[in-house]
Amino acid sequence: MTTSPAVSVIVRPPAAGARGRADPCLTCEARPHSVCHAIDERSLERLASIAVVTHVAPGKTFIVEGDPAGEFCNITAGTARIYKLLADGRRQITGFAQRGDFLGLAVSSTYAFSAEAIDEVSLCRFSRRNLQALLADFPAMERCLLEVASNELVAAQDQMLLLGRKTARERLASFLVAQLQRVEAGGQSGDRILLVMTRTDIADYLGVTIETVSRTFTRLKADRIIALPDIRTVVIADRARLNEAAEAS
Amino acid sequence: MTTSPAVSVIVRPPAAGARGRADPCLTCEARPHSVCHAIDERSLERLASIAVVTHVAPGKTFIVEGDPAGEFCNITAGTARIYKLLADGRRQITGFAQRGDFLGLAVSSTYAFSAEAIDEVSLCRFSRRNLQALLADFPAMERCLLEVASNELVAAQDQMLLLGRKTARERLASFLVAQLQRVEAGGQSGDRILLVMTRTDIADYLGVTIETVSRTFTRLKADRIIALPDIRTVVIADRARLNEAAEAS
DNA sequence: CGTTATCTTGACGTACATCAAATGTCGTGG
DNA sequence: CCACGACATTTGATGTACGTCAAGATAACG
Repeated sequence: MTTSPAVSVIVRPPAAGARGRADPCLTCEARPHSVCHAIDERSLERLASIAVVTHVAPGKTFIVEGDPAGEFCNITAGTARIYKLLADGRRQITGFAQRGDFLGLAVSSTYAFSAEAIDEVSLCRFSRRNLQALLADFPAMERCLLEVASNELVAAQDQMLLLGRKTARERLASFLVAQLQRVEAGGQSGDRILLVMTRTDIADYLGVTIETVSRTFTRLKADRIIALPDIRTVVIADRARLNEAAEAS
Repeated sequence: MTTSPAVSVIVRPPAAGARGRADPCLTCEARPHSVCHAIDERSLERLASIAVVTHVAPGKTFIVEGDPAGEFCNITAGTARIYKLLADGRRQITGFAQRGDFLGLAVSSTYAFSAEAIDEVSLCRFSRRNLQALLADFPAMERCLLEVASNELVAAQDQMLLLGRKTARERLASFLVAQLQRVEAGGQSGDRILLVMTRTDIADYLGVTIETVSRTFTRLKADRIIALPDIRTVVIADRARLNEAAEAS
């Protein structure tokens, strides 16, 4: 339950950055993974002109729930925890945002969640006004956003099933399966996961306590389903039984 | 955990229905509440030509998780439970769809959830092909769908917080507050809620058992926060304390 | 290498689940 | 109108998975 002090970001001025050298959007590594790929290469300059590149240090909060939602942002590197808090400090992490993920879609005038950098995070900010103008000119991007939102909705329903009905063991197994799929979707297959988030993050994502996460890890290890060479890496020793344990429906 | 036998719907042929009398979309009571309002009145005929009006009897399942997702649908009357099942029958209701709600947005080729009529449900079906063509011609409708999806995403995050971190009492109070807001959004204010869903539905929506729902209702009643004149109506006796109990963050 | 944060493990408590039975509700037909 | 059955809901007794509290073990870091 880390309470970050204040937002503290390093902003590279967009105009100066975009004008001086080759279009930054053209060479952006995150573009193929994000909604920006909906814009053709010739129009990328326009995209670059409204994007503000920002870097956030680990542990820093860059979106605060309840603040006026003036900007959207697109993660280009690193991982952020997306979460909501109750008045007494209970925290629910609703997702981990990574390269290509788009934050702040909500129509409401205030953010419905907070976002905090786990490791070093890079992102592009777009003001609501600018983005809306852009969307009007590029319907393909709007369609792409709709697809992204739809997929997130499906993921959210999966997570509701997990939080409402699965046991601690099923929750952790489901989490590991999902992490593994994310690795595989990124090209490199393999049987290992590198966890950027802490046990506390995993606990707050799965709706259990840190002790339960730890004990469940230990039990999966005892059952030879996983191995934990070090704290941050999980080796999947028996994928079939992991899927079983996840109640993959 | 009602397992409905099979889909059984009454379909009114669209062409015949649409041609014979005034454009059904023009007089549709659900239009102002749904994405259909994004289409101007002169173009409604086109909308009507691709919509298939369907009626579903109480208890009948009209969308089955895992089935090929050939159609979208728009609820025009009644209430449906949207849910996911685990292999052993555990159920999580992810939402209650009502007039104006749009189902089946997901990009995937199969439905990610099941939908079952609670009371008599009326809906419009659109084939994926037809709707995509329509969206291409009416970007306003696409924008509207994006807004709807964004709002649902916010609601989903709220529900994750509820399922992951709230106590049974907080869950039920939150549910009642949300139901009350839905009534108020529909124009008529008031201090009473008419529940179309059963206690089992509420339990599966809140991630607890039916016994816990019942006991929690009894306790809220004992605390003079609500009254239950009959099983399906909840009278809010003390709104302030209900909000408190919901941990409205 | 101390210092501090993170993680694991153990002992114990509790909110909610499970099992079981009583009570209430509603439709149906005599 | 009332009796009956089927089902939904409430209530009670008891069990348990997970939470809480507390102490070590490990890893991270200046």
